[in-house]
Order: sequence, then structure tokens, then C-alpha cells
Amino acid sequence: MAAWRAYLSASHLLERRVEEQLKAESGLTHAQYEILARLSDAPDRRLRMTELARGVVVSKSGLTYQIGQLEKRGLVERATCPSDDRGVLAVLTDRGVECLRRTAPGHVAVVREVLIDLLTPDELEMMTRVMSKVEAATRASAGPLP
Amino acid sequence: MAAWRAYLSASHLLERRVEEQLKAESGLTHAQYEILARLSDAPDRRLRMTELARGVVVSKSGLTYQIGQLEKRGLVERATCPSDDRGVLAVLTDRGVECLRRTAPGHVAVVREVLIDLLTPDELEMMTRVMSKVEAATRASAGPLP
DNA sequence: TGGAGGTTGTTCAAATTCGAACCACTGGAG
DNA sequence: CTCCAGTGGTTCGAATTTGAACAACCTCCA
Repeated sequence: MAAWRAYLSASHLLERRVEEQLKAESGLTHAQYEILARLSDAPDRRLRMTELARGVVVSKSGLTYQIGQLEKRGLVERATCPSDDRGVLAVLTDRGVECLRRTAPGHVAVVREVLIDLLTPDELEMMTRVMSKVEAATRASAGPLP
Repeated sequence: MAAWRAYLSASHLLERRVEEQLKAESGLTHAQYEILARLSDAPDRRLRMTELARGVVVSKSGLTYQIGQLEKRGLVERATCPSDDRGVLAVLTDRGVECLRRTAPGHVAVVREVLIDLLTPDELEMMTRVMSKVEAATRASAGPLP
């Protein structure tokens, strides 16, 4: 359980640190940044709500709320899904791309400072492998998304 | 950044999974469980509010709130600090100890299932070392507790 | 002694999150 | 064609979290 305790403290501290930096530099929440980043990597910079929710690991209602916030700021738009009238597509706007472009460097710098740069290449490789294993196992274990 | 993305997904999923299990089995929040666990390990099962807040990595106001909740359920009491009239000690009650004793096995089982048992001994050792490094670095970098 | 400056814990409003309930729509079975 | 279980999103209420503002208290120096 020593590993678990160390992990817990580290993860809480990382979250606080990243949150603080993002909020100060760009006024974005970490959750919001993750949403923008996911959209930015998606084909056509758009994703179905449910798929996006899975990706960033947040509840459906949580995503609805955050997309609403991002829409207010003009960083994201909603579009109806052509193949399914129920579906909603979250689309990253040009303003969203711009915001991300401006914000990413500072964010990446902090992540390097508090995590990446502390690890040897071996540790980094193992970390990635371990976390991927954990992700796969956890997604399989309980309901993929309630 | 692949390591970071993997870490983010895994940590969110872990948190959800653990939260779900605790809430279902004992009606405790993960934050509340961490508080009880910390108190249980402390000498005389009591800690100063600020020290406890540092330990579980939560804001002062957040801790005040959670201690209030735990007090309502009789799992924790407040005692005034003998050496400092401002100070407040959070004290784990017998009911609190009992609750923790009842809850811990299920919690530990889930943690093993989604993390510990997936790792080789080498990986576990490295994980602990890495997370401790991250914790130390992050605590040093920004203000210890705002 | 007399504060000045820093700590400690609480209160307050605002933001975020979740789960449950709810509609609208899809995709087959009959 | 019609109905019906299942999906996809949103809405709603409740719980939690945070930072800023406060009040009480300690510490140490002139």
C-alpha cells in the first residue's frame, strides 16, 4: 500500500499544480483543457459527446456542463450529427484552436517540470506501460461508462 | 506526452472506480476515507487540522467541511489543542476506528485489483519511487499549501 | 509592554461534479 | 407498418471543492 499512498499524494499534488498553472495563464480548467486537446486531435476537430466523455473520463452531465462553458467563450460549437438526429457533435472553433495554441506551451512546461523531467527514460517508458495497463484493466472491470 | 495522457486517463478511471466502491460499500467518500486512514495512523489517532490537510492534500476549507461531515456521523471529534488555543485537533472516535476496520478490506481489495496486482514487483517498486519523487518535487515547487 | 506580522481555522459565495430522471430518436422484431 | 427495448443528451437537485475574506491567537523584537 506504500505505492498507493505515494501515488495518491502525488496525483493530488499534480492535479493542483496543473490546475493552478492553467487557471492563472489561460483561465481554463484542467478539465476544459483536456476537452480542447482531445478535440484538437480528432478528425475534423469534432467528436460525439459520448465519445468525448469516454475520452476525458467524465460523466455525461459533466461534459454537457463543460461544453456549455466552452461554448459561452466561443471555443467550441455544437453541431447536429448527420447520421443520427439524437447525436451532438462538439466542434473546436478557430478561436478554440488559437486558445489551445497559446496555452499549450505553458501547460506542457509544467507537466515536464513536475513529472517528465524527473524520470529517467526507463522510468518514463515503464510509467506509460503501467498506466496503459491500468487504464485497460479499469475500463474492462466496471461499466465502461455508467 | 504519451506518458502524461496515459497517466491522466488511468488516474481518472482509478478515482472513479475507488469512489464507486467506497460509496457503495460504506457510504464514505474517498476523501473521507483518506482522512480516517490518516488519523488512524497518527499517534493518539489525532492530528492538527493543517497537518491533516497537508497530508491528504486538500484545501483548509475543504477539510473543515469534511471533518464537519464526519463529525455528524460520529466518526471524528474535534478537540482543542492544548499547546495552541487557535489549534483544532481532529480525533478519530471508536466508531471511526470500527468503521475503518469494516471498510478497509473491500477498499484494499479494489486497489489491488485495479493497480497493485497488475504490476510486477519491479514495476511496483519503480512506481513507488517515481511517485515519491514527484511528490517531493511538487511540494517544493509551488507553495506547500496556499 | 506593545504591537507587527504571520498562523490557524471557519465562513461565504461561486464553480464544478455526479447520478437519477427524463425526452427524443434509432434499430430491429413481429 | 408498428411497437419497444436501448442510446444519446440534457436537466435537475444535491454534494463537494476551492479561494478570498475574517477573527482569534501566537511570537518575537524593540
